[in-house]
Amino acid sequence: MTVRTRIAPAPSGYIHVGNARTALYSWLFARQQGGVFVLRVEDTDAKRATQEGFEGALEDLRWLGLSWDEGPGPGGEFGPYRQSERFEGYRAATLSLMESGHAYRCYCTADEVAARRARKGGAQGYDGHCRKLSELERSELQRSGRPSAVRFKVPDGRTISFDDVVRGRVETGTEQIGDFVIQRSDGSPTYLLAAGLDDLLMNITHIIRGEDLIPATPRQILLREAMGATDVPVFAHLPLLVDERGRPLSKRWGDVAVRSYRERGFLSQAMVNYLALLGWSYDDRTNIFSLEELVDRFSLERVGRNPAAFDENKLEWLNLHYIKQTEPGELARELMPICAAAGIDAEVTVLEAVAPLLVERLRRLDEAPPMVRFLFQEVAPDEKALKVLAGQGDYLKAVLEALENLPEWTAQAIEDRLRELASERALKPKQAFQPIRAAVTGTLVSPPLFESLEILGRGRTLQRINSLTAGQVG
RNA sequence: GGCCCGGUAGUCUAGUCUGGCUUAGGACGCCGCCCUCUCAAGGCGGAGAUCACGGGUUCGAAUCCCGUCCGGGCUACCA
Repeated sequence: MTVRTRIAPAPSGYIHVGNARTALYSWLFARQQGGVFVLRVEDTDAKRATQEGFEGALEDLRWLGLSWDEGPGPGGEFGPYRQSERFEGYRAATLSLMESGHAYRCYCTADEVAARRARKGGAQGYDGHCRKLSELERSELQRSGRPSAVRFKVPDGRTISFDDVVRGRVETGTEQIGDFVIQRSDGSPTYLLAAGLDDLLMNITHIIRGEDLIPATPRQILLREAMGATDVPVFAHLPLLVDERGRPLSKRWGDVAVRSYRERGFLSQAMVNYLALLGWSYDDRTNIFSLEELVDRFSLERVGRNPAAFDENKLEWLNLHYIKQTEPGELARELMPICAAAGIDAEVTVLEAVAPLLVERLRRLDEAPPMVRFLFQEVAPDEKALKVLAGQGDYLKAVLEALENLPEWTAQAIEDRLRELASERALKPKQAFQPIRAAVTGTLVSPPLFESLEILGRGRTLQRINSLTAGQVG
């Protein structure tokens, strides 16, 4: 039987890193097993689902490189893949569940159930009120036009167990599960029904999801049984992701969205590599994995059981690694929108020229704008630069002269000439070059000086130095 | 409260099933030195873990058993 896994995001916003990791593991497993990866959108909660959320989620998945074989876009024989388009099926399933005696209408309102729970001293679950209704009471309530939800009839005295690939055997007694709602009084299906039915109908063989869904698993198994399934899928519950303070990441949103990392200049390879390592390891030393290597080496058995804290430091380190491997042309293209966001109207060819200088000093792409700004805009020396420039008028004039007559404008020629000048004046390299850097880039931190000057061009370099010797620095 | 899951350095983890190979290994971060036109990168070195705690089993336990504590999840007509 071919392996089929799925990722089932709720489109209430961009994908956050927890979902991204679940998606990655599901994708890796499917690819490795030569299986099928399904994307299903769980938008049964109309209040939370939005079209932007839907499109944003797909875009984030694509960016990560997690292509789906079935789902919105490619389609597939088990569609539609948006739960909002499958309501008829859920309704029919609910109906047949009622006919077979596995479910019943419940006329209690949420408030009534809560009130009865409170009266019983904070009891949980459903007390079975409507399960015990007589035929007469039932038809009267039905005739009264009172809205009704549908609850699943949880059998008594059974133990539901399953073997979780990452956690081992998990058992739950049915006395701990109250009759749960499968269809809301407005006719929409709940997660339990929708996800359970879809997993069944879409032949999902391996359900990989967060450990917050462990308690939902016995209910899903019961539901499958009632719907006539004879097999149980393999379950793998991933440990939760927490932030640096140990708080669950799922409680936070925007700032932990994949999209926001992307906007801050993280490469998708770094994100994928990092996510893979968050909760899984190959051995005791390997850190760098391409997607292909992950497909080859990933295994659910080696997923850890303890919650993992998202550490941006390590993500940045991986990012640096992948930035170093990025071709100049590609890096330049990646940098264009980031420069634009920083108010720099950059030229891609110029960025391509500086890319080799940038590549070893960027942990995030958004660190680039301050380093390249001087190439595209006139710059006024910042406070620290002014300090270095103080009293350098005479020296800068000498620099100007030296550079004016250079036969060729290359980094090598510039360096040779400036070093010559420095030794003539008995200046240490740092003393000699920092003022020039300050004059040309307006700052004390920039890409390597000589290469930077070459890219800036002779005209602009001389003009910037000249404008400073003209007065301000004395 | 009940049920469930987890607990190796600041962080991710290896080792736990099949006790000795571990003076607990690697990586990020941190500190120092080297390199150096700045910032990085790179090289070398270092600090950092009573393996949550307490008992027990054993010649020997991070690894097996029991108890405790701490953290988290679920307990919805959210997913």
